Amino acid sequence: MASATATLPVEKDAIPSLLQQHGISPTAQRVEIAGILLSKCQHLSADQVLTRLTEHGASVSKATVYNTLGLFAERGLVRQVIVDPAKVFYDSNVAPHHHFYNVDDGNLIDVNAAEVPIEHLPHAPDGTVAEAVDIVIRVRNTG
Amino acid sequence: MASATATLPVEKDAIPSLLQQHGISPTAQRVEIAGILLSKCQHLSADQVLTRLTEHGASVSKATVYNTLGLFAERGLVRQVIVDPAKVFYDSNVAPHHHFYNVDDGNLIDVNAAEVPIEHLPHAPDGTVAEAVDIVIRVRNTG
DNA sequence: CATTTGAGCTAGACAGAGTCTAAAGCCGGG
DNA sequence: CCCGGCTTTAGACTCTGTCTAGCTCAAATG
Ligand SMILES: [Mn+2]
Ligand SMILES: [Mn+2]
Ligand SMILES: [Zn+2]
Ligand SMILES: [Zn+2]
Repeated sequence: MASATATLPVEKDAIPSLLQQHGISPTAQRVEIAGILLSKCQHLSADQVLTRLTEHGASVSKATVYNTLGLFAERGLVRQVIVDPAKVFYDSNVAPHHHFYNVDDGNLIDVNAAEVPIEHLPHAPDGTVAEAVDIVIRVRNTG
Repeated sequence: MASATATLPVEKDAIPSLLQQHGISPTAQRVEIAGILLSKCQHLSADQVLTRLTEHGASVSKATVYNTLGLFAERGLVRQVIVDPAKVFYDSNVAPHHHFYNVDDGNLIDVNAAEVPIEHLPHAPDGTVAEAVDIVIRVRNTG
């Protein structure tokens, strides 16, 4: 089901088939939401997606935005980034990478995974398997 | 001001002076809260701290629990762990370490920093300095 | 001893993110 | 055309966390 990720930005026309490749029926709302989030490499909260939808003249309900982003994350089309206690960010970049998080201004910047070489991971606790390794480098403005 | 951390668990009698070593006036409520959180190596949410206070017969308001945990974190007495989009965990272990986070049951387990050797960190973006590196290994139950 | 002052505590209102529910819409197959 | 399931929706609701405004209490002052 799950396919390789298209390179960003994903063209409008390519979105329905991209959704289908991830086992997601391409409804009008889902295509709109994917169109916004996958339009470039970025990190958006659900609320930011909702705002941009409204700006684009697309009227999608809050429940659908939350449901859809959750579905996209579950199917590996986008990735959740948990760095801010107040909200989840949805990341259009699903390639392996990490983040700088500026605690002063909330800015989130990608770091290629190759730039943070980890020699080896500790064994996951019994009865569990590692699913992902998230590295967050918290930075602060100088001065 | 900020002193080395006492080894866990911190004895009841040692708490007031520990708070003072971190520049915190040891009020009755603060001593109670520290007594609960520092009683062992653990990760508790603000709400869990509040519940345990009530169980112990200590009556501390919600506002004070939130304010106090925030103050403790700011002064380096405890550490915030952001892995769950729903709530912040307060970690009584302030030694350098990382976490396994079980996404199925919410369980949080410490990993000694030495067990996750990182060769080198990428440079922080211009105008910023790295303050902390948080590594979260998300695990899932097998079967 | 009486008064002032200020840090800290508190109840409860408030805010923001996210979830849930119940009803309505849509759409494809029979 | 009708049915049945999937999807969307408005709005109520929950939960974590913040804020406000008044109160407490102890130390400092006179
Ligand atoms: Mn939430
Ligand atoms: Mn919150
Ligand atoms: Zn990213
Ligand atoms: Zn820990």
